[in-house]
Amino acid sequence: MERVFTDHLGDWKRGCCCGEPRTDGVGRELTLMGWAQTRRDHGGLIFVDLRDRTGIVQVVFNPEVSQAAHEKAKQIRSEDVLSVRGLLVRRPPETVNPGIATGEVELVVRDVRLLNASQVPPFPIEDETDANENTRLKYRYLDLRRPQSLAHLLLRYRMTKKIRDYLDGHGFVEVETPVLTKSTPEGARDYLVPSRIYPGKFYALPQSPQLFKQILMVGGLDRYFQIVRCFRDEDLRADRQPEFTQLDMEMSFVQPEDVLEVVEGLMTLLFKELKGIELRRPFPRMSWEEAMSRYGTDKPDLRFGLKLVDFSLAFKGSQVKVFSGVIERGGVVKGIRVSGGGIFSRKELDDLTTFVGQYGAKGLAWIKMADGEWQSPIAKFLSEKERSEILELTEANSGDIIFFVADESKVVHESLANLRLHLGERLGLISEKDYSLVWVVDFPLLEYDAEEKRYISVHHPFTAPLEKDLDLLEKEPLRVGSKAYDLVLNGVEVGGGSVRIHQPDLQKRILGLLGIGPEEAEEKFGFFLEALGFGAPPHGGIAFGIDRMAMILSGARSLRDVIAFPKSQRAVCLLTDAPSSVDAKQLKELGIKTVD
RNA sequence: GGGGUCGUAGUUCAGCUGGUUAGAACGCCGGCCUGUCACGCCGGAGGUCGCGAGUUCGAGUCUCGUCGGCCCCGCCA
Repeated sequence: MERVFTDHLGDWKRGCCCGEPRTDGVGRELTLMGWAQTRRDHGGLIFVDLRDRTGIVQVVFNPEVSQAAHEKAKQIRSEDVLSVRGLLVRRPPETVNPGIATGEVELVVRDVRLLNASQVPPFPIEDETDANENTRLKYRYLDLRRPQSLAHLLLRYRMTKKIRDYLDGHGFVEVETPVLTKSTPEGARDYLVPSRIYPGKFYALPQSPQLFKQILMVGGLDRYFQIVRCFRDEDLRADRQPEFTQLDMEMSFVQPEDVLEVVEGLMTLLFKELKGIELRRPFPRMSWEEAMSRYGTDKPDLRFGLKLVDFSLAFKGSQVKVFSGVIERGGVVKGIRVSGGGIFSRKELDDLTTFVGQYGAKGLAWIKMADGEWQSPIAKFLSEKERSEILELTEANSGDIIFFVADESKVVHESLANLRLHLGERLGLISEKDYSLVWVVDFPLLEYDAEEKRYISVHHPFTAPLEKDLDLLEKEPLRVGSKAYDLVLNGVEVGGGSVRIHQPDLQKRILGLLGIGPEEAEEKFGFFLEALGFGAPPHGGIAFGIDRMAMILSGARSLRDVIAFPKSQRAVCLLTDAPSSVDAKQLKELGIKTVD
């Protein structure tokens, strides 16, 4: 049976929000509007919890007060929209509800307008929902009514508001850059937009406004920022959406330290205002080299220990052939000591082996340190010297376990970095209330891509090399340092940036090293190189993942929780069902034919 | 592109080694109820077991395929 409500607001105006009434308003006539959370019908009295984003207030329908309103209230169901008018009264003392902010008062309804009926909601609108995510995303508007969803969006809004205020106070100007722009090589796959006016040609949606913000510096803007949507057509993860929001910043006449200083001020403010946490400045700095060697990653989570230990020297020429063999081939042997890890069962060790296998490790060796005895498949191959070196390097005690991975360094680092996180989480070493911010600095400029057989940028092609390394560029490119920096929060790269190349000759040299010759450079970046040639000032900046920041600061598990209308893992909007087919006529106009 | 996991009533789940009519809770519908706030009490409805093949006398259960959600690898300068 379809329920239809036909009342309109008419001349009623909302007096206050549902979460606001207090005892000081008792005796006043009030008009409230909102959604019916629940109805409790006692036959005589009917109670309705009226909800809006500010909270919940109880409204009472008493037939002795208004027969007509009471009669209408019988129709009310969950999530119906209504407006009520009546007298705010103090509740009888024994009926006060200390569980809600408005619990000392209630509205005695004299008149009600039923504004819109709701279908039966597929899941209850409660803070703790156990509804599946696909149901929640399909009915996102219902999910957003949950206080927790709202809290995520509010925190996000407060964050971007503080950012704008702070940067405004520091001389930054927010400038919008194009969404329809030019596809450039390097980086992620582009989202393309066909041009109707130029059939066969395409705009690309920006992966970031990188070149535009640099050109704004050439334009003399001096200090720019933008809170801007970016697009990357790659597969999704819990912390990756195809469209996401960056805080993009750029400053003129700066060295890395100047950028770091502005950012630290901003972060300190955000943590203080949003979380009540006083961060100590300056933030710790860690070289890329140290991050890789001690944590196996360029985004170390410093909230717990379990640092990597290098055994490569200790196992050179070892009887443990899987170790010595790897070392002979130029690989490394590294490991992690876990205090009290001796309790891991065989099954757990097998699971951990499978776990590191995801990252390419061919095995996970281990030694359990028991009193006077080393339990391990490799124990009998260990020499006395190796044993003492292991002890010295790990400072292991009885009851501990040491894990080893031997392979090429990339595999060892990725395996152990992820094993470290996995163990840290599983052993409860990570406090939810801790926040660790660290700058990772001194990145190399280039790395070698074995698959493409060429150098690629560690950061991006516009990052400036260290001046002292300029001579090495053509001779030993891999030893050239860069002016890049990342800000890492709890093991998540929340921001990354660099001081840029501002001279066209140097920019061309770097592009050349990346295998982009003068012709291609001219075609893809000609406009940019030309701009650099008209007096580009030294400049640098940084970009932050707003979604990731919001996720961490609100304690959400997924980026989807802090985005109003996120995409599913298959990049589908479950609410609108995008992407979808289009009319043949639209395709024809664009000069596009699809292949099946 | 690959690996894992899940898919049963509106929702969250149970359903054993394949075996009569697929269950529970919440929600929903009807009735009663003037101090509830997860109201209570009585009664009731509600299922293409994601979809399609296969094995079998017999499939929610086993096999294969397929679609979808989530997690991960690859990918993400």
